[in-house]
Amino acid sequence: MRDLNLSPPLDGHKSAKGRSTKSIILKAALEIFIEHGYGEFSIQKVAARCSLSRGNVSYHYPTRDDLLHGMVDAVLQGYIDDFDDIAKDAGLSAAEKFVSIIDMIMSDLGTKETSIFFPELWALSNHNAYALAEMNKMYQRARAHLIELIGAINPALNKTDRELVGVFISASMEGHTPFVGPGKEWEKSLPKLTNIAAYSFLHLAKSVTKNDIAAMRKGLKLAS
Amino acid sequence: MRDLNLSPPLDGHKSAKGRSTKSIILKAALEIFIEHGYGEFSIQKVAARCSLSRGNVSYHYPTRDDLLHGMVDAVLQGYIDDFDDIAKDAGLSAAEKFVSIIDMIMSDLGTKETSIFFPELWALSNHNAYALAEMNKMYQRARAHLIELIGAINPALNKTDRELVGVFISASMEGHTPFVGPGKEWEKSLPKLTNIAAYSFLHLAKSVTKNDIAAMRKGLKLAS
Amino acid sequence: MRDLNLSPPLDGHKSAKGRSTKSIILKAALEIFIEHGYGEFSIQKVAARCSLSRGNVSYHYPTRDDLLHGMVDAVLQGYIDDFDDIAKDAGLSAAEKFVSIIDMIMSDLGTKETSIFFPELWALSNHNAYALAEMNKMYQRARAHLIELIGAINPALNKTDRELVGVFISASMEGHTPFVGPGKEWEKSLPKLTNIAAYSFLHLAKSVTKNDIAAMRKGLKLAS
Amino acid sequence: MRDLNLSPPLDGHKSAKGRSTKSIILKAALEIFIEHGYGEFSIQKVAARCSLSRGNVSYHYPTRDDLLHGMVDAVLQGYIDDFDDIAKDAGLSAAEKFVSIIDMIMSDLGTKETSIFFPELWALSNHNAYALAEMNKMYQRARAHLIELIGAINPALNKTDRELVGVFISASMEGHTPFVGPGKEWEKSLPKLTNIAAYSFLHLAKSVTKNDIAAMRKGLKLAS
DNA sequence: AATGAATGAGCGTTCATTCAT
DNA sequence: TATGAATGAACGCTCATTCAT
Repeated sequence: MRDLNLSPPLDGHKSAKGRSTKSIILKAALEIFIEHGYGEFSIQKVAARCSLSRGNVSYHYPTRDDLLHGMVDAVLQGYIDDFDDIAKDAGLSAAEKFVSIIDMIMSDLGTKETSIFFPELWALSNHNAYALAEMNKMYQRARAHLIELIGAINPALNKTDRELVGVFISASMEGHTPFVGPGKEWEKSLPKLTNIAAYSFLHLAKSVTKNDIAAMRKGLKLAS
Repeated sequence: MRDLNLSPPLDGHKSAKGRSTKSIILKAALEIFIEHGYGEFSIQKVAARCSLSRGNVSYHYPTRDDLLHGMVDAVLQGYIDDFDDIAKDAGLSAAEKFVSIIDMIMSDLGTKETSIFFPELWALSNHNAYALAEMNKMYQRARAHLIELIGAINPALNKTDRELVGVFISASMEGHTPFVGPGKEWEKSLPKLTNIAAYSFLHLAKSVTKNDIAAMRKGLKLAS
Repeated sequence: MRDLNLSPPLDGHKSAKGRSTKSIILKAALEIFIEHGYGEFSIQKVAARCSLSRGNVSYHYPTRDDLLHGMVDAVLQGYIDDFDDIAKDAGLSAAEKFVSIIDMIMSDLGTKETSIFFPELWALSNHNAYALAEMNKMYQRARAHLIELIGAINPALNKTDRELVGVFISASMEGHTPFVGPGKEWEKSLPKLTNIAAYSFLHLAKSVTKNDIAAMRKGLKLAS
Repeated sequence: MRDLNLSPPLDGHKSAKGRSTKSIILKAALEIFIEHGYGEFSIQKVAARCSLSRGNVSYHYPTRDDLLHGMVDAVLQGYIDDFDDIAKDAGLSAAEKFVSIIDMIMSDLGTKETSIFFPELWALSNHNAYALAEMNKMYQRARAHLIELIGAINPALNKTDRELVGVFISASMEGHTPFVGPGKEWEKSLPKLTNIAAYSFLHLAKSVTKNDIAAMRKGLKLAS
């Protein structure tokens, strides 16, 4: 998992002491969220984890949702920062950058934090509008770079098709999360799955032009 | 989402009355799980939903986990039943069956129940060993048919590689869940994403043989 | 203060055990309300007072308001019962019954419970619609008998004027509450104030006809 | 409701800034007290209402009771000031002044602030010695003028009887508070109730002499 | 098989108060 | 004079669980 980006909670807050307390709370909040899941995510557990009083945690994050949102923001902002860094890598071809993003994302899925955090986030997004909005924002940023590179790899694709292919590739990678994390059934196979992903997605990005996506199935050779 | 298979809870119970009460409870439990998520899944809400007393729900499912497990079992067993039905479709080529499974799974992702249930299940599986085991069992069954068909489509693949490709395809489809459910950002694009999936996964199944997966990256043409 | 009428909470509830627990809770609730006032009226204090668990009190009265309303109902219903009893006293003239109600109400003001309960109720009624409605209902019943007797004493009064005189007399008596309770400044003067009330209100009931209330001030002799 | 008299909190404080801050706080405190009642009267709500920090409010009024008492003082002192003004009205007969006080008090009962503040004060006085003392002080001043005028209207009354009649009249008027405020059941009837009060209380003041209060009931004509 | 009663724990939240700055 | 930080207590409420009937 990426490092937390704690700059948002720093903004708009007064003393250095308050800022440092807030970042301590957010780190503890993430730990509790990872360890216990959203269902048992509580202000009390977070306070105990960072040895602060419940009152103080409530002072900085008045409601449970405030705390949850602050933590989710910090995590997702960390990812957004990383995506932007990748785009800056110079001297690489579009296909190389494309594969490099795939490597980065797939390898991240193998970390404990990521393999727990994101399924919780997806579940949360079904019942929490704020989490949904932040999740969408992050994935849009994550796809933006993929989509740009797909355009470079396959200039014939129009914008809509580039987007669709980007969504397909991004979602497909995310789908591995519940299966390749530490202790999961396919943990050991993550490198090979990453190879398959690189191969399959690169082929898709290069070849998809030849077929109009809407009519794609007609071109499939299904003969037995 | 598939229909619940309520047969397991029927087993081992005496009267028809008890059996029907259990199935009423499980249906209500699924509704609450879908509506509120695991975090607010409670015996009380389930009892209220099906107009039974808390005591009675506790009588049939003594603990919260018993109820949760019963409900998860019923849902996942419903999926397993469906997978087995597909395999029976005669007169279709392997590739046609393969695409038909892809269609079935992808279209199911568009239902409200599925788009909520499975992310909750993935999150749950990180903190609940029972849910993890049941989830693995179900996905194994789901992949079994895919893997068999991959073998038929591409007989050159050894068992390990067939499995890996099957995991990749299955996981990739699951990954669309948080993005294509009702009200989600890419809800409308589900048909096109399904086309891309059919095209991409069929190509993968056919072509992956030519490359040894472990060394697959060397064959990638990454020149700019 | 009148005895509690606990029949309403008895209705609609299941076991004898539950009924007796409810009445124990209501008695304790009234004691806490009297001792601490609404501002410090809490489920916890009530539970402690009657040696029940907080959980059990919450079981019978799920919310603080439910408990408050149950207690207020029981108290006010006790008053309504008493008013109805008075009306049944046979063999008394209208004026005698009228004075007897005044005596009853004024003497009740001298009890500790009444002198605390009603000011709390008045305060409550400004912020709690339920309390307001119950209070109005009780005072309507209290006035009903007064108004009937005023009509008997002074048949020339029309309905509106009888009502107004009834409201004036009832409100005037209530106004003594904060001043004549135990420990209050005019506690010792309650008998004399009751005499004044009987004298003044009886004169009002008899004489008010002669003046149209709307034009009453013109008849006042204000010369110095 | 009368205007606040904020002079007491001005005393004993150093800078003009501190004085103005205190008066801002007291105004906000009264607003919160009126809107929410004593039960939900809190330093936090007062601070939020006047956009000051909790710390600052606590600086000026270290405890919740300090703030409450400061606010009660300011309100009651405002009433005392008004009563003294009335007494100064020259050129009026005693009976005219008497009726004018009745008018003033009764019309004040029709304001939102008064109809809420005083029931809260009465309730408070049962559990708060300071509020009781301040309330008594205010009512003594309110009655003082009434009692003086009763003596002028009816010189035959001795001091004790004048006081009793004054208490009766004052308490009777206060008793209308819960019934004639804005939104209350008899709001519209306040003018007529005021007429009845003027008529009834003036008659009482004039005629009470003829009967010894202690033996007053014997003179009542109760025949049917 | 079903229900109501009861308990005790945990949680989110509000709050009065204290303190350092 | 003013403010933010911090604490600890209390409260309303929900809940899982147990038990007697």
